[in-house]
Amino acid sequence: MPTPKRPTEAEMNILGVIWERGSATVREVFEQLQTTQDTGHTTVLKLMQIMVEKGLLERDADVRPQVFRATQPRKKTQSLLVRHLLDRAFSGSASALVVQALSLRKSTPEQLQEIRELIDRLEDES
Amino acid sequence: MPTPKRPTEAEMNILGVIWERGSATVREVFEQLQTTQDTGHTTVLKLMQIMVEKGLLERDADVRPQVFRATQPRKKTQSLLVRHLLDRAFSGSASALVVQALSLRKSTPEQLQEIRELIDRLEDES
DNA sequence: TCTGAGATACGAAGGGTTTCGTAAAGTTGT
DNA sequence: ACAACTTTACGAAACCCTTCGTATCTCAGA
Repeated sequence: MPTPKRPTEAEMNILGVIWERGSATVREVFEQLQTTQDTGHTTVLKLMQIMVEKGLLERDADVRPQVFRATQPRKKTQSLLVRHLLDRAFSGSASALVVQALSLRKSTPEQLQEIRELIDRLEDES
Repeated sequence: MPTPKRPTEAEMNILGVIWERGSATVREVFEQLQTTQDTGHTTVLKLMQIMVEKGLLERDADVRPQVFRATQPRKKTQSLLVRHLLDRAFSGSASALVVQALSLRKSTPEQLQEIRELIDRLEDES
């Protein structure tokens, strides 16, 4: 089975919960989402069923309620989305995106340090 | 008129051309897009008309052919999209996005230097 | 002024996402 | 075994995006 396409918006919300917990039932996802948005229980279920068909989730149907897990690691999906945004809005310039992101949200000194080290490593490579 | 919502995918393609040129007619946009994708002339026109309704573009209807301009600067739209991606896929963590972006695409030494300086400035602020 | 080419408007179809009502299936406690 | 409750399946509606056919409008050149 090939790598699935980019998840949609509603799908990302669900994946967010599942990645955070490792795995989850429909009810667990539903209740967590409830705190932020306002979607019905069957809506969440239907979405998750579709996501299984698309290959974004897999489920253990032996247990009841069924337990869902993500087929793709979070990082892989993130990189899919970043690449897409890069092409769509930044003409492929990673540094332009980085500048935007850093200016937008404050990062902790530890995070800034981590980025600095990454840059060091990247410079060493070339 | 409030700030327009996030542009869609096809809309971003059009905006890309317009931002690059400053302004453009439908034909100009159409011909430029033609080099990458394969959309009809009326399709581009319709999209651009919708974008005017949405407040993404404005047009000079006195001239013929009409000339379109973006109402929003490129950076503003970029930051809209970055913020959205941040919330949707990175739980708001800008540094996680930055790490992804930098690992994904090679940047020139100059760009890396620019980022380094930005980090310096951010650290001074806190 | 007439005509042909290009420009613009409009409506509707096609496809995908998101929503939910309703019904069927499964589970638990009595 | 039954009733009450939870979980799952399914279909269809509503919505948005994208596409394009067709009709109308505009304008420059003959």
